[in-house]
Amino acid sequence: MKQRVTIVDVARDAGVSIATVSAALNDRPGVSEPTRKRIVATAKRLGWSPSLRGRSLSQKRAFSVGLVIQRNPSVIASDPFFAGFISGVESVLEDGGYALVLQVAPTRQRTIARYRQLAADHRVDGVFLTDVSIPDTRFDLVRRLGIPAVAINARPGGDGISSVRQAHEPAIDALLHHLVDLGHRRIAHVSGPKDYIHAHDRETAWREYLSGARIRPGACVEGDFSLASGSRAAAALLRRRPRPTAVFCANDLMAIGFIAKATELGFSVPGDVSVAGYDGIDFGAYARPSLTTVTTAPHVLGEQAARTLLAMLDGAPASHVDTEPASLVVRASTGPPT
Amino acid sequence: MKQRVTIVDVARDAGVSIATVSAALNDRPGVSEPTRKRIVATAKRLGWSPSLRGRSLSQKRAFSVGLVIQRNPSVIASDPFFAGFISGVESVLEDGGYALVLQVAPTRQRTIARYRQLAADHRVDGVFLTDVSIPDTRFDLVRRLGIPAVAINARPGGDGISSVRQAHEPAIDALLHHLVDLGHRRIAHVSGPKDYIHAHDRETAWREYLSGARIRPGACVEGDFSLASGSRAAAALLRRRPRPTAVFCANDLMAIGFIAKATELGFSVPGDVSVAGYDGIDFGAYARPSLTTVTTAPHVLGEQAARTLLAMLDGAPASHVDTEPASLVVRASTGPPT
DNA sequence: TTGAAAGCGGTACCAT
DNA sequence: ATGGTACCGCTTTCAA
Repeated sequence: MKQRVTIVDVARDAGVSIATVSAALNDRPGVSEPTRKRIVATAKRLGWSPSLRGRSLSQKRAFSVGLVIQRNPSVIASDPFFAGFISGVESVLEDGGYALVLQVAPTRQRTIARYRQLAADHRVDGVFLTDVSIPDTRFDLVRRLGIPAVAINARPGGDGISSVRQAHEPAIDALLHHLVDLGHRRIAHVSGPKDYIHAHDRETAWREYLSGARIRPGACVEGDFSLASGSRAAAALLRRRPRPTAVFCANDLMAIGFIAKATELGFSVPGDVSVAGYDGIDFGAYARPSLTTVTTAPHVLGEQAARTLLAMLDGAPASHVDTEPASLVVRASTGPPT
Repeated sequence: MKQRVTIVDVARDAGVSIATVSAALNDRPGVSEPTRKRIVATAKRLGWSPSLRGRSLSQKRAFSVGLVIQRNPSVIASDPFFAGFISGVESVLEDGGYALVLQVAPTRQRTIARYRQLAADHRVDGVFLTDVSIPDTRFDLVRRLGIPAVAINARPGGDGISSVRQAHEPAIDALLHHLVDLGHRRIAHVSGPKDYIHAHDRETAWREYLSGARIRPGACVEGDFSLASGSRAAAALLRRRPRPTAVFCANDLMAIGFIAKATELGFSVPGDVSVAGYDGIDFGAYARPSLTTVTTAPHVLGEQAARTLLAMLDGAPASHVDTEPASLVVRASTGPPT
């Protein structure tokens, strides 16, 4: 880790001042073409690349953005959202010369603390806010700290905070329509933690679609997005009388956990109970029965979020962008009630 | 993002020089207790926290470490290793005041390029090397660049490069012993890409155990660690004559893909063919049949890797640490041959 | 068009 | 025990 060649070396070698070198290599006007060429050549010959540190200090920019994942360690391992989201973010950051600082926090409180620290250190120029809750204190926090932020799958409207969202309603409507079409009338829901905005949104979509179709929403039990909580939900729901004939789970993990438990209890899926998930994770296609679900595109969401954030760092005002809505994928875990 | 209070403000307010403030707040000797207390108090009152940027420049340290994940975007989403590994890394870095810079690259070439850029920018003080291949040019690269590095699940021995490893042999031996014990004699293997060291290691462990047990190793087909490649392997292996009665897959994803395809082709698992995986991902417990596998501990590996790297940054020489070996978990996907 | 010099916010050496 | 000051590597006025 030995930094040798600096702007001073280049300047000396090219016989100009460091100011000229700086201007030349940042394509700023005021440098004659011959001089610029000469400088670029020597810089290249000397193998010089500008020090991010020096630049950071003088420009008061970190050239990186932050993401704090708030997730229980036991859930995070199987949650495929972040891998896709991050690779999307990364693909855009790379081209912009920015880097992603990733942190993991187990609780909401610790999450806040990490954002606060990121800000205090000036380690990042902007942040992503995922797993938005209601209310979410991070909004006020970043606003107060004056840090550009992009919220994912949150409602637009926070002033100064951008958002990127993939609509869930059309696909959830299509899913419920599919179930009703098959003849289901007792359709239960396994929700995520209710203070998460996306959990809340999915539940609301479920409830409203059914109300609109003049069907009384079935039971709703709260899970935590984990496989295990899906299993617990199955145990709870399948002992109810009358038993639901179909269940919409707020994510695929819970749906798979649900199916595993249902099968274990002697119920057949979809014979005795149809099960659908949300997310469209790869495993869904390999589960038995394969999972009817709603496919989402975390990678695209990540790309858009990164683009939006970089734009804000360049001075663009907060904005809201909608990506292509999620869509229904019908597989083998849903069928007519018997 | 307005940085206001600097060390100068604190110095002025406390009526001392900035040198004294710096010394006081870094617990360096040469500051009288009363002065130190006064300084700490004013710093706190003014809400001062040292600028990472200023410190970075003068200390020539980035206070962050890097990890470039090299993975095909389609595989990364379902691969649970990194989530666990990263959360382990992060938990240690947090306490050390370090941050993790995470990058994602689709190919080996791009991976190298990203490491090179991280070094050129001096964006990180050290790096993790995962998914080590044979040969792996990154070893020479980081050595040449003089960047402290920790390789994960690689063989010890690279001078100047530490390694952290969770032994696979005992568990793979136990797994094969389990299969042989059940009566299996035709035991096939679905490997990962053979140029990956861990893929190679697992295959070797399989081959050597069987040789040692005087059993001829069965067929070995190469996969890419994805669900889909597990399915392809099933199609290929199950049409062989004589058919293998058991299959050891180099990771759980392929094992699950294998089972899905086998079932689809009309084979029963473990009736017609026993299937075992490697990794111990959560899904294994929820698959039908539940998956016999080898559990690993990515989180622990991450913690150890981070500790080792931080130690190197503090001047410790390269070292090698072994974590608790992986261990066998017998579930329902393996049984006696029929 | 080019250069000198003042920051940016710290650390650390050397006097005092 | 303190303070003065020269860096660290770059950007950015302002003069020449």
